[in-house]
Amino acid sequence: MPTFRQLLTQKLRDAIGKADITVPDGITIEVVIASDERFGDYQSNAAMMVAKAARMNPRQLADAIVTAFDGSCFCEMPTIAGPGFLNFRLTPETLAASVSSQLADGMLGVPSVADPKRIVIDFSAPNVAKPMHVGHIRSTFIGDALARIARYVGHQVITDNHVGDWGTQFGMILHGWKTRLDQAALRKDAIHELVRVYRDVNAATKADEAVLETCKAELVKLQAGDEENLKIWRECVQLTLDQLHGIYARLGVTFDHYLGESFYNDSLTPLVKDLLEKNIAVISDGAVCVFSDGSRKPEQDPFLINRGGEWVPAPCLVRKSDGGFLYSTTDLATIDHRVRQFTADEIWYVVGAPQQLHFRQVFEVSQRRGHATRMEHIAFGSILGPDGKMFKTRSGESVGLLEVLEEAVERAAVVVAERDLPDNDKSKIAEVIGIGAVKYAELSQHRMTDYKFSWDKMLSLQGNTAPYLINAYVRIRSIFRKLDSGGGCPHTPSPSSVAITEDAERKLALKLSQFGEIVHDVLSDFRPNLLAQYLFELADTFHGFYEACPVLRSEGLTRHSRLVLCELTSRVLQTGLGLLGIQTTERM
RNA sequence: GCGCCCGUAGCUCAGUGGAUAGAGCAAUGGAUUUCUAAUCCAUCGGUCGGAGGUUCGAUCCCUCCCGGGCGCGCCA
Repeated sequence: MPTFRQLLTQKLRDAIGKADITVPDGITIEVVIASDERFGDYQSNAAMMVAKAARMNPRQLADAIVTAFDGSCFCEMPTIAGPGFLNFRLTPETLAASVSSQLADGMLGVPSVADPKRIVIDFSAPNVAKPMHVGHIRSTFIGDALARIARYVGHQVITDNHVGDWGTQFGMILHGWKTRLDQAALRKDAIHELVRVYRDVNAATKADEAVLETCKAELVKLQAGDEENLKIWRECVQLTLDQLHGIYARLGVTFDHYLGESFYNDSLTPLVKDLLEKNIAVISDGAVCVFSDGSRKPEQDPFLINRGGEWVPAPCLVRKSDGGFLYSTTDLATIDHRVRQFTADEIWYVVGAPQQLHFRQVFEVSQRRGHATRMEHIAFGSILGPDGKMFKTRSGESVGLLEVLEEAVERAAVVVAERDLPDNDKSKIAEVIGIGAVKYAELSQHRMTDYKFSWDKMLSLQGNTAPYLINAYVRIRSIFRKLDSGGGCPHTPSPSSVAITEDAERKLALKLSQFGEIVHDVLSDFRPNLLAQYLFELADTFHGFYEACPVLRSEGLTRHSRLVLCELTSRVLQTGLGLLGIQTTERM
């Protein structure tokens, strides 16, 4: 089912062809949603664009386009405004038919992609022996939402949680495990105890150089395959994963794979060997490095940085001079696996913006190794502490993710408690509302924006929030409950013969039809906030309709049409929120 | 120093070549015999950090400046 934007764009291109207008190179003829509803439903600045390039009169050009335009009853004759805007307005019949077919369509009017891709999405990536904190919110929620949306439009998505289960921090954990672990505390809350041990040892290393040496020795033993240390390490990983699974279950986030860093341990040596053999990497100061190949301008070269006015090498290190491997090495091995074993067409990394340089380097090294896979770093800004600076996760100065969820559910429960709802449902409803509020707070924001963590903002239940959207859904379901209570089977209006007469109906029908456009816009620039904004506007438009157009008190075709609009709105809301990973509830 | 990101209403944020820059919160005033008031309507609120430039048209693109965040060889 094509969207109105697609249909109008096609009609406009046809008209331009028919009018014998040549479109200069570099200009794309497009139709977009009208910036102001007074101008129409859709608009295009094609005439002005073409006129500018061809040095013609834009209004004359617009006239010629309108003359050649064949709307065939589905929209009214385009109008010309201002310096040459083309404004399009759909007929009520078109909107009515659109509502019917959208309701009958299993995809709710969202076109499937023409060329489905196999996409690996890497997100969340918590560390073993560390609690998830607010910093993980962005990667986890954005990644999950993008995975859901990509799947919905027909891509084959593989989600992979690249857990930080291997690294230098294990030296301290191993030493701490052996010397200062509290077994009872470990059974009670494993991650909490592991963090305590880690911090304890970390402090000890600062005071005593010898402790640091011991930790390093433990790490070397682990890396060399020492049985005792491996056993402890495995237990740490398992304990952490057990707790993570609980959190993900609560969040409704799932992964197809949990291929942590350790999964690639055996691939690192051959990988570095291969890089050296192919002369992609060279040894420098004892370390194995990849340098610039000089194919780019210095400003755009990820392997160069400027120091005091001179461009000096900023190599990507893949093996330390002591033989140890690095972050980049594992990431390169991970790409190999995703390309070869998963046969990925694309790999998306939902990782914070500070790592942009790292990914530019890793992607380029992969390309030099011959991988043609499209790789995208879907960066996002930082969640800042009250001082406006990044939370220091190393020292653990952050807010725990679990704490946020619990506070959110608690606040929702306070409101739910005051309501006339079945007691059995109350905790479930508070859970849906609370978790939904946290997710929406994140997803409704542009991903690149840095923001200060604020309990009140993250947990607000009023205004542009998940509860607002869920409330619109609940109101609709309430209408159908009332309708059904008359007896008989639950009512689902048939999509047939809809009539759009009132302005509020028209606005709602138009807004509903744009669901299919927005979902694709999200993926074109990896921006779930566009969908969040759309859903907010849809709920807002619905509320206008709800105030202006009584449903159950109307009759005949009007009543039927309004029921169809309600049913479709509730489905779009439920599906749209679902694409953001947010659940709905029947009552609240 | 160089690179990346950011600066929009009192606060938090959308909008990124188009028409009179929008929303939420806060403030003020209204709306419930009526399908859930976690709602709706109205009012108040802006030199889009500053200065130049390109353009018929700039919050958006280019240059410079100011302010903030992050990154920049053996951590991840």
